[in-house]
Amino acid sequence: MPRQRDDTVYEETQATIKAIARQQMAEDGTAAISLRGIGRSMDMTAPALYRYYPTRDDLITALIVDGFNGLADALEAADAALDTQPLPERLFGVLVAYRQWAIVHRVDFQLIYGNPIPGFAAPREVTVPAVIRTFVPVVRLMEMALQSGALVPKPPYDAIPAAIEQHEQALIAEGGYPISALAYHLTMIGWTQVHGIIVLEMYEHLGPNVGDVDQFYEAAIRALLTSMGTRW
Amino acid sequence: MPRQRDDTVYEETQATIKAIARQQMAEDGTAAISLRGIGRSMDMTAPALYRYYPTRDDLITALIVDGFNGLADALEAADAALDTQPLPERLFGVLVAYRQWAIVHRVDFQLIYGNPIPGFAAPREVTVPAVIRTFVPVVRLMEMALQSGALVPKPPYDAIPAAIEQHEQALIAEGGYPISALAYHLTMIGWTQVHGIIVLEMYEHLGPNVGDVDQFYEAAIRALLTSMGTRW
DNA sequence: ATTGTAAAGTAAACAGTGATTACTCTTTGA
DNA sequence: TCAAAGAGTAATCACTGTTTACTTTACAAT
Repeated sequence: MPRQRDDTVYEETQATIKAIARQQMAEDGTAAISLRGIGRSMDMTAPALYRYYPTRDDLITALIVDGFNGLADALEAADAALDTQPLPERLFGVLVAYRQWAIVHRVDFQLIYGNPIPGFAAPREVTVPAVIRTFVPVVRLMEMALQSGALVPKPPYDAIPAAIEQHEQALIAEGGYPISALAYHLTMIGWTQVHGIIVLEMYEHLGPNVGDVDQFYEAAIRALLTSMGTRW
Repeated sequence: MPRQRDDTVYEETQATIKAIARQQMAEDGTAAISLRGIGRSMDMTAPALYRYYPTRDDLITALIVDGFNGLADALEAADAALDTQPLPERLFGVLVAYRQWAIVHRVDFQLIYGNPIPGFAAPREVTVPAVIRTFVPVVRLMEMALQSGALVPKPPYDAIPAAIEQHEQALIAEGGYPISALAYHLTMIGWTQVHGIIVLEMYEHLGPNVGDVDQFYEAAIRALLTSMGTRW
């Protein structure tokens, strides 16, 4: 609607709105995003915000996209920071960074991977590519480990059910990634394991059962990578 | 407050309220529980519901407790139904039942393991024991498998980090369960894996990536059990 | 310098929400 | 028979997202 003389102040206002929304979430949970509350915090009335986001769901969608990108950035940064390490440790380190980001950015993680709002669900055409970006660093390291012999797939992790391999292969071809189906598949398994621990931890279900979640996480991930055939 | 002459009609009304709340959730998601809406559906005004649940959060807590018990019941039923099967298949079958319940009772699962409402979190003193009940069947089968030799723990799944073993051992002693720390620990790992797949599937993140989630789940669980040392 | 136009913001209102209070029936046990 | 307690209601408070109609502000071109 706007976009004429001063684009930057418009975008700055959008950024301010998102920042305050994030702050509200951090204080009172993902569902606490309130347009009227945001308005109050920046000396504006609620309807004025509609000049910047046509609806509350659009604001939330914007926050979700930011969240995915933040996670992807963190993983890429961890990957880059560990580039002198041997491949298995690098892969492990990126997975540790994954959980680290989730814990530090608690509500963002809940927002992007949880059940943020009433009937609201972010449009898949925006989330699916965003999700893919978050495990590109992982799947790439996995592929490198496979090719370099740092990971020699060991039964039962040396095979993929036919129907799934076909689907994964199609996705890889579609995206044009230089990746084997096995690297992709092992990443999916690792991803689900990582995610399960983080989610249970986040909602206070895991801590009471294992005590030190840090140690549990690292042990579980190392065990999984080992059982896949990682040579440390 | 009540509890005098006619307890049963009081409890029936409570049950009706919960049933309608569940129906509302099923239609419009976990956050769609509205006291006024429930009232409308049963020809009552909203304030009248406060005779049965002092606050909306108490109603939700009751629904959560029901949810945990429903899941636990389903697992116990699956366990019982499979009692002629060999132990590994029985364990596998119970884990399949876990996901089955989650998919059939979508919103109940989201309610008990997710982030149901604004700042709301069910009191831990009620959820923790309920959670424990849900994995009693699993941990028992795990112990039986270990003792019978159907599961011979294989590295790296034959050891537990010291601090965690200590915590788990204390929990076991506290509850007085006839269970080894290893059985408990392997259950925790399996639980987190199961949970990760279900949660990602539930919010439409996994399906697009692997296609047939049924197959992915069964393959992943079989692979995990195998790598732990299961003899099928 | 003035004017016209579009962007930015506001006030008021609508239809909801959970929760509380004060009140009225209705049933029942002594 | 009648007081007491249970069950329910109407009215109200303080919120929410959203829409509409209106006003202010600021800039660009005449």
